[in-house]
Amino acid sequence: MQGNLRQNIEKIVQLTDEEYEAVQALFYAKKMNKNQFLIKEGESVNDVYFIKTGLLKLIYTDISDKQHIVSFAMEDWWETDLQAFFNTSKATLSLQCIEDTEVLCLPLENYHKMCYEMPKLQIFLIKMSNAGFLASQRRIIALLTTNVKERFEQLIKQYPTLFQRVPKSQLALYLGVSRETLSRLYS
Amino acid sequence: MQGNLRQNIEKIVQLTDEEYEAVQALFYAKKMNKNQFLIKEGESVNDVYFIKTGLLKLIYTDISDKQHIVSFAMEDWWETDLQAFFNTSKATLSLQCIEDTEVLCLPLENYHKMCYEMPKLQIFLIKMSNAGFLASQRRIIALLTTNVKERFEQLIKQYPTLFQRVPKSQLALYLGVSRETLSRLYS
DNA sequence: CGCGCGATTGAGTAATTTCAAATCTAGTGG
DNA sequence: CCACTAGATTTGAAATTACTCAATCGCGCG
Repeated sequence: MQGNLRQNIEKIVQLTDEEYEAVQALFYAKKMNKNQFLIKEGESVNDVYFIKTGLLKLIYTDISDKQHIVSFAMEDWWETDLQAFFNTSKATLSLQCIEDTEVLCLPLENYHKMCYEMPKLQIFLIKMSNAGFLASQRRIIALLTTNVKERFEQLIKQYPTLFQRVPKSQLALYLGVSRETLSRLYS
Repeated sequence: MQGNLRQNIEKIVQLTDEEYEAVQALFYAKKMNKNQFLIKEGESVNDVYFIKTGLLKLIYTDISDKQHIVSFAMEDWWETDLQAFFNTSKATLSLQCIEDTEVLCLPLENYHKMCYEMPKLQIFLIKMSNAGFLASQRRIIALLTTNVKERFEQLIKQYPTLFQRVPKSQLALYLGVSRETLSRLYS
């Protein structure tokens, strides 16, 4: 499986070849190895990333230095530290590769070009934001309403490959429980 | 304090009087009393709501009939069941007035008009979605990383009036704890 | 083989829930 | 002014759940 930018956009808006060329020109490619950081807390965030291959985690590190996983990001996903990206401020989150990863990077100036000069892409950006908003809202509801066991089953059902690709201790960081508790739950 | 649509939009994009007239024409007004529902679970969701005055809660009711508060919505806020609104499907959430409330309603067709025919408003919609997305992400991080006491203090600091306007038991439903636990915490 | 990483298990402790009862508060009607 | 009520809040105590810390297990790899 592999993320395809054109297909990803054309789920929302159809593009002519010329239009797609213009869009594609706004991105540059980057290859990262396992464990490398695409975004580091405290540094600036220049791009929003479209993931072609690989797997990443978006991490928040709390005051007592504990890590928490805000989200996983896999093929065909968009990810960045939105807050820092839009405000050109320093990252409060980190984005680290769990596997070797290839991404397409969209710098802020080019995001603005899409946003201000390419009408079709505006529609796409609105829908993309709404999709992200919705996903976050579902996650909040899940955190408020279901216990860890259900959240775990839900996660595995939604992204079966995660179970293979990510150590369980990391899944625990996403679910908001200790790895020991998670381990005791699925038996 | 009162929500003003024009000011709210002009935080993001400046409008001429004519432009604002065109925008305003897309909304219709509605007045609701305390405890009435703007959105009911299972019914269709026709509008996104801009709140002029009043206070509402966006509720999710779980299988065991327990209520959870996804968000509060107050003056100058936008709120709806996004999922149901965009997909013209039945609501999974309810939106209920905590106080008497006046809203401006934007039906889906008019949302689409803004989205497809009014370039300036597109920018606004993108930013609005991103803001919602960001707020949700911060909430997720808060749920993952901080204990109830901190979340409570954070909430009161961010929205001091909530403490006056909403029963504590409802704040507990937002924070994801029982009202008894919340009660024991702030002494 | 032995190392290192991840996963599991055990035991004690801390936090939260639940259910029940008591208390407080604002509004109502006599 | 007082009694009464409904709703909200607080308190108590037992039961549950999850956490921490430490020890052990399992497995792939050089």
